[in-house]
Amino acid sequence: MPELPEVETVRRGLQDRVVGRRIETVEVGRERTVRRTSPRALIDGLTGTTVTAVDRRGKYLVATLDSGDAVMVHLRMSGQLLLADPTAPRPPHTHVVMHLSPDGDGAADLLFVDPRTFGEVVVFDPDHAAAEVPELARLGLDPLADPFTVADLWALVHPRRTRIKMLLLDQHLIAGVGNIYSDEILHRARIHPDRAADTLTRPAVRRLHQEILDVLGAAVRRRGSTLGDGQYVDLMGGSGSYQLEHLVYGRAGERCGTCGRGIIRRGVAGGRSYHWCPVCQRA
DNA sequence: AAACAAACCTGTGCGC
DNA sequence: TGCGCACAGGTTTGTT
Repeated sequence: MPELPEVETVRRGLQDRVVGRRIETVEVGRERTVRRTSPRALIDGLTGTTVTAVDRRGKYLVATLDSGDAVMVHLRMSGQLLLADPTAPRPPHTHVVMHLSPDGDGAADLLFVDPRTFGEVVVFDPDHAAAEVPELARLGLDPLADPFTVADLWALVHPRRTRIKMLLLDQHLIAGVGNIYSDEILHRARIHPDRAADTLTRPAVRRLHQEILDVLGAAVRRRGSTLGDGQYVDLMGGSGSYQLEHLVYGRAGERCGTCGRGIIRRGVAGGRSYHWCPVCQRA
């Protein structure tokens, strides 16, 4: 579900509403959510600590605690972090509850909700990050959080024969782009998703670079994309609106709004569906 | 190196 | 109404 813009929106919510607050009590309702360690490890690692910072790398959230530990949260397909009234009924599939110290608006619970249970929450020691959360070290460049130049993109694209759609989804190369945004980026850059990466011209890579930054930037300003199922919401339960800007994702069979002539097509690669306009995006 | 399938789960929407 | 199937924003692992 959530890609870079959605995770960044959640991060900003945590920065505004959770940094500086103490985690007073912790409940774990589903062991699978803390499968890397254990319910005990999460409870002991969080209880009594104060969140001092929240960072994002690709689709990973990493919060720093005043204990010296850190917390990694990955929402995967269906995870949500929600700030909730402690007296309100908890949503179905609430797997972790962190009761926070009061701020100006009183006490609150930070909930980790995740129907499909692919998501994960883990406390780790930053000094042993390479051993405890090795995937963080394997992430590629984050287009918004890191310097990310056309030369950087060229260096990733030029030596690879894989289809450009698959390259954009590879978190070891570029961190944060997922299925929705890769479709939108390629459409706006006028590049066919099946195009072999090493056949892209320098002007095409320049357009691709520009659209990676523009699409992700615009989507962050729109607070992400909330699709029809309403699964993605921000910390306060609010929807994003970038879905209103989608030009191809989820629009198979519709006339292309960019050229007014093509009919959006749908393909499957690596088990994921992708969408493009055969007129705007030539093979 | 690249492509694919399967695995991890639950929910929803669709055709019949 | 109910059943069965396809499909969903992610990532890892193992096989061709």
